[in-house]
Amino acid sequence: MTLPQSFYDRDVVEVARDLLGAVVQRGGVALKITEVEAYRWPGDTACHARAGRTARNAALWGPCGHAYVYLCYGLHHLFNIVTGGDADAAAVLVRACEPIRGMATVSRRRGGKTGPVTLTGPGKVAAALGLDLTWSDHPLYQPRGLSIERGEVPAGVLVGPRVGIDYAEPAHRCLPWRFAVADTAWVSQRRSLRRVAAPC
DNA sequence: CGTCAGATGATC
DNA sequence: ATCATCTGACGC
Repeated sequence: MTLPQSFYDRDVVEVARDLLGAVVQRGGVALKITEVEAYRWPGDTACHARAGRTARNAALWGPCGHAYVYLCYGLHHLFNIVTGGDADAAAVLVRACEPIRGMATVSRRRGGKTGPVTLTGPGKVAAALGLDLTWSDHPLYQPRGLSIERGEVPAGVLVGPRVGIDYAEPAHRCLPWRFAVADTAWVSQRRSLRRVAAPC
């Protein structure tokens, strides 16, 4: 069952945690979400919306339940899910997934590399889904194109600080807004994750 | 195990 | 100039 738009109309941190275990679907490829991060503006200088609305981050300010895709370091597309109302700008970054279906397609999109298919790291997730900038703003609450389906709630959850946001204010750098499924191999940067949110 | 630099391009 | 990354190279 596709998650309804109302699922995303809540605080981004709550939605991020609840997205663990959900399944992203595009064509024959299905990936279980195993690691996410929450970003929110106002109140979080790690968020892309910190400098206001721009052409690049327009989807962030749009309706919840839509995708926000952007290019990072000129190389990697990163897949985010917009949450909350139109007044604020918040999104969940999908950092890691466990492949469920469509392994052949995923391998091909990864450049036909041999060996284990690891989807740990946000660039790899978007690549496995074949996403580019044209997918930004795509609604995810309709079972067509790109969508998110309800999945199993994970038994345990890991919490920790977000990755790669050294430019943010110190108070925001250590917010425990990264969540991951416990007891799975499909997590990036495991070292900084704890079962309980670390005090800042 | 760790750290580090290079690739690469839209954005401000 | 900056950047929500990945990979391969090299040192311990």
